Amino acid sequence: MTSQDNTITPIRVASLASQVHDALAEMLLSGALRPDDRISMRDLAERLGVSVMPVRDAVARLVAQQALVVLPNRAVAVPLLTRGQFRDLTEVRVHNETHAAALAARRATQAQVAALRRADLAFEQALAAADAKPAVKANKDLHFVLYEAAGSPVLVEVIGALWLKAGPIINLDLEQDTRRRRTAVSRGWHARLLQAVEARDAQAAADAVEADIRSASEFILSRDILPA
Amino acid sequence: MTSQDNTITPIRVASLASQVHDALAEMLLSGALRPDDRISMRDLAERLGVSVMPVRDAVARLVAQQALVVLPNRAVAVPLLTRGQFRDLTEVRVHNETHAAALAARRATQAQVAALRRADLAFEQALAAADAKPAVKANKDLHFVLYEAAGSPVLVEVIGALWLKAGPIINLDLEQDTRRRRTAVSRGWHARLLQAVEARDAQAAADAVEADIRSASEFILSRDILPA
DNA sequence: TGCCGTGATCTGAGATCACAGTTGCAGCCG
DNA sequence: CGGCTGCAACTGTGATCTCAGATCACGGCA
Repeated sequence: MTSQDNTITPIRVASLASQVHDALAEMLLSGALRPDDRISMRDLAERLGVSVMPVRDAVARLVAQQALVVLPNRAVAVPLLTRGQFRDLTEVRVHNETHAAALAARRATQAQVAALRRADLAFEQALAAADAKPAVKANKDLHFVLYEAAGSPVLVEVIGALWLKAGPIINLDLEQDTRRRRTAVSRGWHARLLQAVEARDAQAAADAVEADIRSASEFILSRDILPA
Repeated sequence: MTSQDNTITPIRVASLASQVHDALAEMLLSGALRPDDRISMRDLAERLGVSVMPVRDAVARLVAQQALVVLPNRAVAVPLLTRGQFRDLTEVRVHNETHAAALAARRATQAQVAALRRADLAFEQALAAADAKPAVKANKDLHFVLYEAAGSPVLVEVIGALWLKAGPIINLDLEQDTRRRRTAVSRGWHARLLQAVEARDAQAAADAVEADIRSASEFILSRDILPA
Protein backbone atom coordinates (compact mmCIF):
# COMPACT_ATOMS: atom_id res chain seq x y z
CA MET A 1 0.00 0.00 0.00
CA THR A 2 1.54 3.27 -1.13
CA SER A 3 0.48 6.87 -1.08
CA GLN A 4 -0.72 6.38 -4.66
CA ASP A 5 -3.46 4.07 -3.52
CA ASN A 6 -6.72 5.75 -4.38
CA THR A 7 -9.02 3.04 -3.13
CA ILE A 8 -9.15 4.31 0.45
CA THR A 9 -11.91 6.72 1.18
CA PRO A 10 -11.65 9.07 4.15
CA ILE A 11 -14.09 8.05 6.86
CA ARG A 12 -16.51 10.75 7.86
CA VAL A 13 -18.93 9.86 10.60
CA ALA A 14 -21.96 12.07 10.85
CA SER A 15 -22.35 13.55 14.30
CA LEU A 16 -25.43 12.59 16.27
CA ALA A 17 -26.56 16.21 16.01
CA SER A 18 -26.38 16.07 12.22
CA GLN A 19 -28.35 12.85 12.19
CA VAL A 20 -31.03 14.33 14.41
CA HIS A 21 -31.13 17.41 12.19
CA ASP A 22 -31.63 15.24 9.13
CA ALA A 23 -34.38 13.27 10.83
CA LEU A 24 -36.20 16.43 11.87
CA ALA A 25 -35.74 17.96 8.43
CA GLU A 26 -37.30 14.89 6.89
CA MET A 27 -40.25 15.16 9.27
CA LEU A 28 -40.75 18.79 8.25
CA LEU A 29 -40.47 18.10 4.52
CA SER A 30 -42.81 15.12 4.61
CA GLY A 31 -45.50 16.84 6.62
CA ALA A 32 -45.06 14.49 9.57
CA LEU A 33 -44.55 17.66 11.57
CA ARG A 34 -47.39 20.11 11.16
CA PRO A 35 -47.69 23.84 11.74
CA ASP A 36 -47.91 24.66 15.45
CA ASP A 37 -46.72 21.23 16.56
CA ARG A 38 -44.67 21.48 19.74
CA ILE A 39 -41.36 19.72 19.92
CA SER A 40 -40.20 18.49 23.30
CA MET A 41 -36.48 17.97 23.18
CA ARG A 42 -36.51 15.44 25.98
CA ASP A 43 -39.28 13.47 24.38
CA LEU A 44 -37.55 13.46 21.02
CA ALA A 45 -34.22 12.51 22.58
CA GLU A 46 -35.86 9.55 24.29
CA ARG A 47 -37.58 8.41 21.11
CA LEU A 48 -34.38 8.69 19.11
CA GLY A 49 -32.34 6.98 21.82
CA VAL A 50 -29.86 9.81 22.35
CA SER A 51 -29.25 12.36 25.04
CA VAL A 52 -30.74 15.82 24.84
CA MET A 53 -27.50 17.39 23.63
CA PRO A 54 -27.56 16.41 19.95
CA VAL A 55 -31.25 17.21 19.88
CA ARG A 56 -30.50 20.68 21.20
CA ASP A 57 -27.91 21.24 18.54
CA ALA A 58 -30.24 20.06 15.81
CA VAL A 59 -33.08 22.23 17.08
CA ALA A 60 -30.77 25.25 17.27
CA ARG A 61 -29.86 24.70 13.63
CA LEU A 62 -33.47 24.48 12.53
CA VAL A 63 -34.37 27.57 14.53
CA ALA A 64 -31.61 29.43 12.69
CA GLN A 65 -33.05 28.16 9.42
CA GLN A 66 -36.46 29.50 10.43
CA ALA A 67 -37.87 26.02 10.10
CA LEU A 68 -38.65 26.00 13.84
CA VAL A 69 -39.48 28.86 16.16
CA VAL A 70 -38.94 29.52 19.85
CA LEU A 71 -42.22 30.78 21.29
CA PRO A 72 -42.44 33.43 24.05
CA ASN A 73 -42.98 30.68 26.61
CA ARG A 74 -39.74 29.09 25.40
CA ALA A 75 -41.49 26.19 23.72
CA VAL A 76 -40.03 25.06 20.42
CA ALA A 77 -42.64 24.71 17.69
CA VAL A 78 -43.18 24.34 13.98
CA PRO A 79 -44.07 27.82 12.70
CA LEU A 80 -47.73 28.52 12.13
CA LEU A 81 -47.79 30.96 9.25
CA THR A 82 -50.59 33.37 8.52
CA ARG A 83 -51.93 33.47 4.99
CA GLY A 84 -49.87 36.60 4.38
CA GLN A 85 -46.70 34.99 5.67
CA PHE A 86 -47.31 31.96 3.51
CA ARG A 87 -47.74 34.19 0.48
CA ASP A 88 -44.48 35.91 1.32
CA LEU A 89 -42.76 32.54 1.56
CA THR A 90 -44.27 31.52 -1.77
CA GLU A 91 -43.05 34.69 -3.46
CA VAL A 92 -39.50 34.25 -2.21
CA ARG A 93 -39.60 30.62 -3.29
CA VAL A 94 -40.81 31.57 -6.76
CA HIS A 95 -38.12 34.22 -7.03
CA ASN A 96 -35.30 31.86 -6.13
CA GLU A 97 -36.55 28.58 -7.55
CA THR A 98 -37.37 30.01 -10.97
CA HIS A 99 -33.90 31.51 -11.03
CA ALA A 100 -32.40 28.12 -10.21
CA ALA A 101 -34.52 26.47 -12.90
CA ALA A 102 -33.39 28.97 -15.51
CA LEU A 103 -29.74 28.50 -14.55
CA ALA A 104 -30.18 24.73 -14.65
CA ALA A 105 -31.69 24.87 -18.14
CA ARG A 106 -28.60 26.71 -19.31
CA ARG A 107 -25.96 24.90 -17.32
CA ALA A 108 -27.04 21.31 -16.72
CA THR A 109 -24.58 18.67 -17.87
CA GLN A 110 -25.81 15.72 -19.87
CA ALA A 111 -25.44 13.59 -16.77
CA GLN A 112 -27.61 16.00 -14.82
CA VAL A 113 -30.27 16.01 -17.54
CA ALA A 114 -30.26 12.22 -17.40
CA ALA A 115 -30.59 12.34 -13.62
CA LEU A 116 -33.56 14.64 -13.99
CA ARG A 117 -35.23 12.17 -16.35
CA ARG A 118 -34.66 9.38 -13.85
CA ALA A 119 -36.11 11.53 -11.07
CA ASP A 120 -39.19 12.23 -13.20
CA LEU A 121 -39.63 8.53 -13.83
CA ALA A 122 -39.26 7.80 -10.13
CA PHE A 123 -41.91 10.42 -9.43
CA GLU A 124 -44.33 8.79 -11.85
CA GLN A 125 -43.72 5.41 -10.23
CA ALA A 126 -44.17 6.81 -6.74
CA LEU A 127 -47.58 8.14 -7.70
CA ALA A 128 -48.75 4.58 -8.06
CA ALA A 129 -48.20 3.83 -4.40
CA ALA A 130 -51.17 3.89 -2.05
CA ASP A 131 -49.17 5.87 0.49
CA ALA A 132 -48.53 9.49 -0.49
CA LYS A 133 -45.13 9.65 1.16
CA PRO A 134 -43.10 8.19 -1.69
CA ALA A 135 -44.60 10.73 -4.09
CA VAL A 136 -43.87 13.62 -1.74
CA LYS A 137 -40.30 12.48 -1.45
CA ALA A 138 -39.90 11.86 -5.20
CA ASN A 139 -41.24 15.35 -5.88
CA LYS A 140 -38.66 16.86 -3.57
CA ASP A 141 -35.91 14.72 -5.09
CA LEU A 142 -36.82 15.87 -8.58
CA HIS A 143 -36.79 19.53 -7.60
CA PHE A 144 -33.41 19.27 -5.97
CA VAL A 145 -31.82 17.38 -8.84
CA LEU A 146 -32.93 20.36 -10.90
CA TYR A 147 -31.72 23.02 -8.50
CA GLU A 148 -28.37 21.39 -8.03
CA ALA A 149 -27.95 21.48 -11.80
CA ALA A 150 -28.06 25.27 -11.48
CA GLY A 151 -24.44 25.14 -10.35
CA SER A 152 -25.03 27.56 -7.50
CA PRO A 153 -24.51 25.88 -4.11
CA VAL A 154 -25.47 29.07 -2.27
CA LEU A 155 -28.78 29.17 -4.11
CA VAL A 156 -29.47 25.53 -3.29
CA GLU A 157 -28.90 26.24 0.40
CA VAL A 158 -31.30 29.18 0.29
CA ILE A 159 -33.93 27.04 -1.41
CA GLY A 160 -33.37 24.16 1.00
CA ALA A 161 -34.16 26.39 3.95
CA LEU A 162 -37.30 27.67 2.22
CA TRP A 163 -38.48 24.11 1.64
CA LEU A 164 -38.00 23.25 5.32
CA LYS A 165 -40.31 26.13 6.12
CA ALA A 166 -42.87 25.29 3.47
CA GLY A 167 -42.96 21.51 3.95
CA PRO A 168 -45.30 21.29 6.95
CA ILE A 169 -47.85 23.55 5.28
CA ILE A 170 -47.81 22.08 1.82
CA ASN A 171 -48.03 18.58 3.20
CA LEU A 172 -50.64 19.24 5.82
CA ASP A 173 -52.14 16.01 6.93
CA LEU A 174 -54.60 15.66 4.12
CA GLU A 175 -56.33 12.45 3.46
CA GLN A 176 -54.02 10.16 1.62
CA ASP A 177 -56.16 10.34 -1.53
CA THR A 178 -56.28 14.11 -1.62
CA ARG A 179 -52.62 14.22 -0.96
CA ARG A 180 -51.78 11.92 -3.79
CA ARG A 181 -54.05 13.70 -6.20
CA ARG A 182 -52.59 16.96 -5.12
CA THR A 183 -49.08 15.77 -5.72
CA ALA A 184 -50.10 14.31 -9.09
CA VAL A 185 -51.03 17.78 -10.33
CA SER A 186 -47.32 18.44 -10.55
CA ARG A 187 -46.99 15.84 -13.29
CA GLY A 188 -47.82 18.22 -16.06
CA TRP A 189 -45.50 20.91 -14.82
CA HIS A 190 -42.72 18.41 -14.35
CA ALA A 191 -43.15 17.23 -17.93
CA ARG A 192 -42.90 20.79 -19.21
CA LEU A 193 -39.92 21.39 -17.01
CA LEU A 194 -38.11 18.36 -18.36
CA GLN A 195 -38.81 19.41 -21.94
CA ALA A 196 -37.59 22.91 -21.21
CA VAL A 197 -34.35 21.72 -19.67
CA GLU A 198 -33.73 19.33 -22.58
CA ALA A 199 -34.40 22.18 -24.99
CA ARG A 200 -32.16 24.52 -22.94
CA ASP A 201 -35.11 26.89 -22.70
CA ALA A 202 -34.47 28.85 -19.48
CA GLN A 203 -37.69 30.85 -19.63
CA ALA A 204 -39.86 27.79 -20.11
CA ALA A 205 -38.12 26.02 -17.25
CA ALA A 206 -38.67 28.98 -14.97
CA ASP A 207 -42.32 29.21 -16.01
CA ALA A 208 -42.93 25.53 -15.30
CA VAL A 209 -41.41 25.78 -11.83
CA GLU A 210 -43.40 28.91 -11.09
CA ALA A 211 -46.63 27.28 -12.16
CA ASP A 212 -45.84 24.23 -10.06
CA ILE A 213 -45.17 26.30 -6.93
CA ARG A 214 -48.16 28.59 -7.40
CA SER A 215 -50.49 25.72 -8.10
CA ALA A 216 -49.60 24.09 -4.80
CA SER A 217 -49.74 27.40 -2.96
CA GLU A 218 -53.16 28.35 -4.31
CA PHE A 219 -54.50 24.97 -3.29
CA ILE A 220 -53.42 25.58 0.30
CA LEU A 221 -54.76 29.13 0.32
CA SER A 222 -58.07 27.97 -1.15
CA ARG A 223 -58.76 25.67 1.78
CA ASP A 224 -58.91 28.21 4.61
CA ILE A 225 -56.60 26.27 6.88
CA LEU A 226 -54.14 29.05 7.66
CA PRO A 227 -55.04 31.91 9.97
CA ALA A 228 -55.61 35.33 8.41
CA MET B 1 -54.69 48.63 36.43
CA THR B 2 -57.07 46.89 34.07
CA SER B 3 -56.68 44.63 31.08
CA GLN B 4 -57.06 47.74 28.91
CA ASP B 5 -53.81 49.12 30.15
CA ASN B 6 -51.52 49.32 27.14
CA THR B 7 -48.53 50.80 28.87
CA ILE B 8 -47.14 47.48 30.03
CA THR B 9 -44.75 45.81 27.69
CA PRO B 10 -44.18 42.10 27.92
CA ILE B 11 -40.73 41.38 29.23
CA ARG B 12 -38.66 39.27 26.90
CA VAL B 13 -35.19 38.40 28.10
CA ALA B 14 -32.80 37.36 25.40
CA SER B 15 -31.23 34.01 26.11
CA LEU B 16 -27.49 33.88 26.56
CA ALA B 17 -27.31 31.83 23.37
CA SER B 18 -29.08 34.57 21.45
CA GLN B 19 -26.75 37.18 22.86
CA VAL B 20 -23.71 35.14 21.91
CA HIS B 21 -25.20 34.63 18.44
CA ASP B 22 -25.66 38.37 18.05
CA ALA B 23 -22.11 39.05 19.20
CA LEU B 24 -20.68 36.53 16.75
CA ALA B 25 -22.86 37.83 13.95
CA GLU B 26 -21.56 41.33 14.59
CA MET B 27 -18.01 40.03 14.45
CA LEU B 28 -18.72 38.40 11.11
CA LEU B 29 -20.42 41.46 9.63
CA SER B 30 -17.74 43.85 10.78
CA GLY B 31 -14.82 41.79 9.53
CA ALA B 32 -13.48 41.20 13.03
CA LEU B 33 -13.69 37.54 12.12
CA ARG B 34 -11.84 36.73 8.93
CA PRO B 35 -12.05 33.85 6.47
CA ASP B 36 -10.43 30.69 7.86
CA ASP B 37 -10.32 32.02 11.43
CA ARG B 38 -10.82 29.20 13.92
CA ILE B 39 -13.32 29.62 16.70
CA SER B 40 -12.63 27.83 19.97
CA MET B 41 -15.85 27.53 21.87
CA ARG B 42 -14.12 27.25 25.24
CA ASP B 43 -11.99 30.26 24.52
CA LEU B 44 -14.95 32.32 23.38
CA ALA B 45 -17.01 31.20 26.38
CA GLU B 46 -14.25 32.32 28.72
CA ARG B 47 -13.89 35.67 27.01
CA LEU B 48 -17.63 36.29 27.06
CA GLY B 49 -17.92 35.13 30.68
CA VAL B 50 -20.44 32.35 30.05
CA SER B 51 -20.30 28.59 29.99
CA VAL B 52 -19.76 26.67 26.79
CA MET B 53 -23.43 25.83 26.38
CA PRO B 54 -24.79 29.11 25.03
CA VAL B 55 -21.72 29.35 22.81
CA ARG B 56 -22.48 25.93 21.41
CA ASP B 57 -26.04 26.88 20.67
CA ALA B 58 -24.95 30.09 18.98
CA VAL B 59 -22.34 28.30 16.92
CA ALA B 60 -24.86 25.67 15.87
CA ARG B 61 -27.14 28.44 14.61
CA LEU B 62 -24.39 30.07 12.61
CA VAL B 63 -23.34 26.75 11.15
CA ALA B 64 -26.92 26.26 9.97
CA GLN B 65 -26.83 29.71 8.43
CA GLN B 66 -23.65 28.75 6.56
CA ALA B 67 -21.85 31.63 8.26
CA LEU B 68 -19.55 29.16 10.03
CA VAL B 69 -18.39 25.72 8.93
CA VAL B 70 -17.40 22.55 10.78
CA LEU B 71 -14.13 21.31 9.29
CA PRO B 72 -13.26 17.60 8.90
CA ASN B 73 -11.15 17.77 12.06
CA ARG B 74 -14.24 19.11 13.90
CA ALA B 75 -12.82 22.61 14.19
CA VAL B 76 -15.32 25.41 13.77
CA ALA B 77 -14.13 28.07 11.35
CA VAL B 78 -15.18 31.06 9.30
CA PRO B 79 -15.64 29.76 5.74
CA LEU B 80 -12.79 30.41 3.35
CA LEU B 81 -14.45 30.79 -0.03
CA THR B 82 -12.77 30.23 -3.33
CA ARG B 83 -13.14 32.92 -5.96
CA GLY B 84 -15.81 30.84 -7.64
CA GLN B 85 -17.74 30.41 -4.42
CA PHE B 86 -17.54 34.12 -3.73
CA ARG B 87 -18.90 34.82 -7.20
CA ASP B 88 -21.75 32.42 -6.54
CA LEU B 89 -22.50 34.21 -3.27
CA THR B 90 -22.40 37.55 -5.06
CA GLU B 91 -24.83 36.38 -7.73
CA VAL B 92 -27.33 35.10 -5.18
CA ARG B 93 -27.01 38.34 -3.24
CA VAL B 94 -27.60 40.39 -6.39
CA HIS B 95 -30.61 38.26 -7.25
CA ASN B 96 -32.25 38.68 -3.86
CA GLU B 97 -31.12 42.15 -2.87
CA THR B 98 -32.13 43.75 -6.16
CA HIS B 99 -35.53 42.11 -5.76
CA ALA B 100 -35.83 43.54 -2.25
CA ALA B 101 -34.78 46.98 -3.49
CA ALA B 102 -37.40 46.91 -6.23
CA LEU B 103 -40.10 45.82 -3.78
CA ALA B 104 -39.02 48.55 -1.37
CA ALA B 105 -39.21 51.20 -4.05
CA ARG B 106 -42.80 50.19 -4.70
CA ARG B 107 -43.93 49.48 -1.14
CA ALA B 108 -42.00 51.72 1.26
CA THR B 109 -44.14 53.84 3.57
CA GLN B 110 -43.33 57.50 4.01
CA ALA B 111 -41.90 56.67 7.41
CA GLN B 112 -39.62 54.07 5.86
CA VAL B 113 -38.46 56.51 3.19
CA ALA B 114 -37.65 58.99 5.96
CA ALA B 115 -35.77 56.27 7.85
CA LEU B 116 -33.78 55.57 4.71
CA ARG B 117 -32.84 59.25 4.44
CA ARG B 118 -31.70 59.24 8.04
CA ALA B 119 -29.67 56.09 7.44
CA ASP B 120 -28.01 57.72 4.45
CA LEU B 121 -27.15 60.78 6.53
CA ALA B 122 -25.74 58.56 9.26
CA PHE B 123 -23.62 56.81 6.66
CA GLU B 124 -22.20 60.11 5.43
CA GLN B 125 -21.39 61.13 8.98
CA ALA B 126 -19.76 57.78 9.74
CA LEU B 127 -17.44 58.23 6.79
CA ALA B 128 -15.85 61.15 8.61
CA ALA B 129 -14.60 58.92 11.42
CA ALA B 130 -11.00 57.81 11.40
CA ASP B 131 -12.04 54.27 12.26
CA ALA B 132 -13.73 52.38 9.43
CA LYS B 133 -16.06 50.44 11.71
CA PRO B 134 -18.81 53.06 12.04
CA ALA B 135 -19.01 53.33 8.26
CA VAL B 136 -19.22 49.57 7.83
CA LYS B 137 -22.02 49.45 10.36
CA ALA B 138 -23.84 52.43 8.87
CA ASN B 139 -23.64 50.82 5.45
CA LYS B 140 -25.23 47.66 6.78
CA ASP B 141 -27.89 49.66 8.62
CA LEU B 142 -28.83 51.53 5.47
CA HIS B 143 -29.14 48.37 3.43
CA PHE B 144 -31.37 46.71 5.98
CA VAL B 145 -33.63 49.72 6.40
CA LEU B 146 -34.13 49.38 2.66
CA TYR B 147 -34.69 45.64 2.63
CA GLU B 148 -37.13 45.76 5.50
CA ALA B 149 -39.12 48.27 3.50
CA ALA B 150 -39.63 45.51 0.94
CA GLY B 151 -42.32 44.10 3.23
CA SER B 152 -41.05 40.54 2.85
CA PRO B 153 -39.71 39.19 6.15
CA VAL B 154 -38.71 35.90 4.50
CA LEU B 155 -36.61 37.78 1.98
CA VAL B 156 -34.93 39.82 4.74
CA GLU B 157 -33.97 36.60 6.53
CA VAL B 158 -32.49 35.16 3.35
CA ILE B 159 -30.49 38.33 2.79
CA GLY B 160 -29.37 38.46 6.42
CA ALA B 161 -27.84 35.01 6.14
CA LEU B 162 -26.08 35.98 2.93
CA TRP B 163 -24.60 39.03 4.61
CA LEU B 164 -23.26 36.91 7.48
CA LYS B 165 -21.46 34.85 4.89
CA ALA B 166 -20.17 37.79 2.91
CA GLY B 167 -19.14 40.02 5.81
CA PRO B 168 -15.73 38.51 6.63
CA ILE B 169 -14.66 38.66 3.00
CA ILE B 170 -15.91 42.10 2.13
CA ASN B 171 -14.42 43.54 5.28
CA LEU B 172 -11.12 41.73 5.15
CA ASP B 173 -8.68 43.43 7.42
CA LEU B 174 -7.64 46.09 5.03
CA GLU B 175 -5.75 49.08 6.17
CA GLN B 176 -8.13 51.48 7.77
CA ASP B 177 -7.64 54.02 4.99
CA THR B 178 -8.29 51.56 2.18
CA ARG B 179 -11.28 50.29 4.05
CA ARG B 180 -12.79 53.68 4.51
CA ARG B 181 -12.17 54.66 0.92
CA ARG B 182 -13.63 51.36 -0.18
CA THR B 183 -16.76 51.95 1.85
CA ALA B 184 -17.01 55.50 0.59
CA VAL B 185 -17.41 54.25 -2.98
CA SER B 186 -20.90 53.26 -2.00
CA ARG B 187 -21.89 56.87 -1.52
CA GLY B 188 -22.78 57.40 -5.14
CA TRP B 189 -24.84 54.25 -5.34
CA HIS B 190 -26.60 55.06 -2.09
CA ALA B 191 -27.53 58.49 -3.44
CA ARG B 192 -29.00 56.94 -6.59
CA LEU B 193 -30.79 54.38 -4.50
CA LEU B 194 -32.36 57.05 -2.33
CA GLN B 195 -33.48 59.02 -5.36
CA ALA B 196 -34.95 55.89 -6.92
CA VAL B 197 -36.92 54.98 -3.82
CA GLU B 198 -38.23 58.51 -3.46
CA ALA B 199 -39.25 58.45 -7.12
CA ARG B 200 -40.81 54.95 -6.70
CA ASP B 201 -38.56 53.76 -9.51
CA ALA B 202 -38.13 50.02 -8.84
CA GLN B 203 -35.75 49.40 -11.72
CA ALA B 204 -33.43 52.25 -10.76
CA ALA B 205 -33.39 51.06 -7.15
CA ALA B 206 -32.50 47.53 -8.22
CA ASP B 207 -29.78 48.84 -10.53
CA ALA B 208 -28.22 50.96 -7.79
CA VAL B 209 -28.11 48.03 -5.38
CA GLU B 210 -26.66 45.76 -8.03
CA ALA B 211 -23.95 48.26 -8.87
CA ASP B 212 -23.14 48.68 -5.20
CA ILE B 213 -22.80 44.93 -4.63
CA ARG B 214 -20.84 44.28 -7.80
CA SER B 215 -18.49 47.19 -7.15
CA ALA B 216 -17.54 45.78 -3.76
CA SER B 217 -17.28 42.25 -5.16
CA GLU B 218 -15.04 43.22 -8.06
CA PHE B 219 -12.75 45.06 -5.66
CA ILE B 220 -12.30 41.88 -3.63
CA LEU B 221 -11.80 39.73 -6.71
CA SER B 222 -9.30 42.19 -8.13
CA ARG B 223 -6.99 41.79 -5.16
CA ASP B 224 -6.09 38.12 -5.47
CA ILE B 225 -6.78 37.38 -1.82
CA LEU B 226 -9.16 34.48 -2.30
CA PRO B 227 -7.93 31.06 -3.42
CA ALA B 228 -8.79 29.95 -6.94
C1' DT C 1 18.91 16.40 9.36
C1' DG C 2 14.63 14.33 8.76
C1' DC C 3 11.22 11.21 10.20
C1' DC C 4 8.65 8.68 13.51
C1' DG C 5 6.78 7.67 17.96
C1' DT C 6 5.08 9.14 22.37
C1' DG C 7 3.06 11.98 25.74
C1' DA C 8 0.71 16.22 26.93
C1' DT C 9 -2.71 19.41 25.87
C1' DC C 10 -6.60 21.15 23.60
C1' DT C 11 -10.95 20.54 21.49
C1' DG C 12 -15.85 19.40 20.16
C1' DA C 13 -19.45 16.07 21.12
C1' DG C 14 -22.29 13.89 24.15
C1' DA C 15 -24.08 12.97 28.88
C1' DT C 16 -25.91 14.43 33.11
C1' DC C 17 -27.46 17.58 36.54
C1' DA C 18 -29.57 21.73 38.56
C1' DC C 19 -32.45 25.63 38.26
C1' DA C 20 -36.11 28.54 37.13
C1' DG C 21 -40.10 29.23 34.39
C1' DT C 22 -44.42 27.26 32.52
C1' DT C 23 -48.39 24.42 32.34
C1' DG C 24 -52.06 21.51 33.72
C1' DC C 25 -54.98 19.70 37.05
C1' DA C 26 -57.37 19.27 41.32
C1' DG C 27 -59.50 21.32 45.11
C1' DC C 28 -61.67 25.06 47.43
C1' DC C 29 -64.49 29.08 47.93
C1' DG C 30 -67.88 32.44 46.77
C1' DC D 1 -70.67 26.91 38.24
C1' DG D 2 -66.80 29.75 37.63
C1' DG D 3 -62.62 31.60 39.17
C1' DC D 4 -58.60 31.35 41.93
C1' DT D 5 -54.81 29.03 44.23
C1' DG D 6 -51.50 25.60 45.06
C1' DC D 7 -48.82 21.78 43.75
C1' DA D 8 -46.65 18.47 40.79
C1' DA D 9 -44.73 17.59 36.48
C1' DC D 10 -42.63 19.12 32.44
C1' DT D 11 -39.63 22.07 29.94
C1' DG D 12 -35.64 24.79 28.04
C1' DT D 13 -31.38 26.86 29.51
C1' DG D 14 -27.07 26.92 31.43
C1' DA D 15 -23.28 24.52 34.01
C1' DT D 16 -20.15 20.90 34.48
C1' DC D 17 -18.03 16.60 33.50
C1' DT D 18 -16.19 12.83 30.59
C1' DC D 19 -14.53 10.86 26.50
C1' DA D 20 -12.32 10.36 22.25
C1' DG D 21 -10.09 12.53 18.51
C1' DA D 22 -6.74 15.94 16.89
C1' DT D 23 -2.64 18.57 17.30
C1' DC D 24 1.73 19.91 18.91
C1' DA D 25 6.16 19.49 20.90
C1' DC D 26 9.99 16.83 22.07
C1' DG D 27 13.20 13.12 21.95
C1' DG D 28 15.39 9.27 19.74
C1' DC D 29 17.11 6.87 15.82
C1' DA D 30 18.71 6.09 11.16
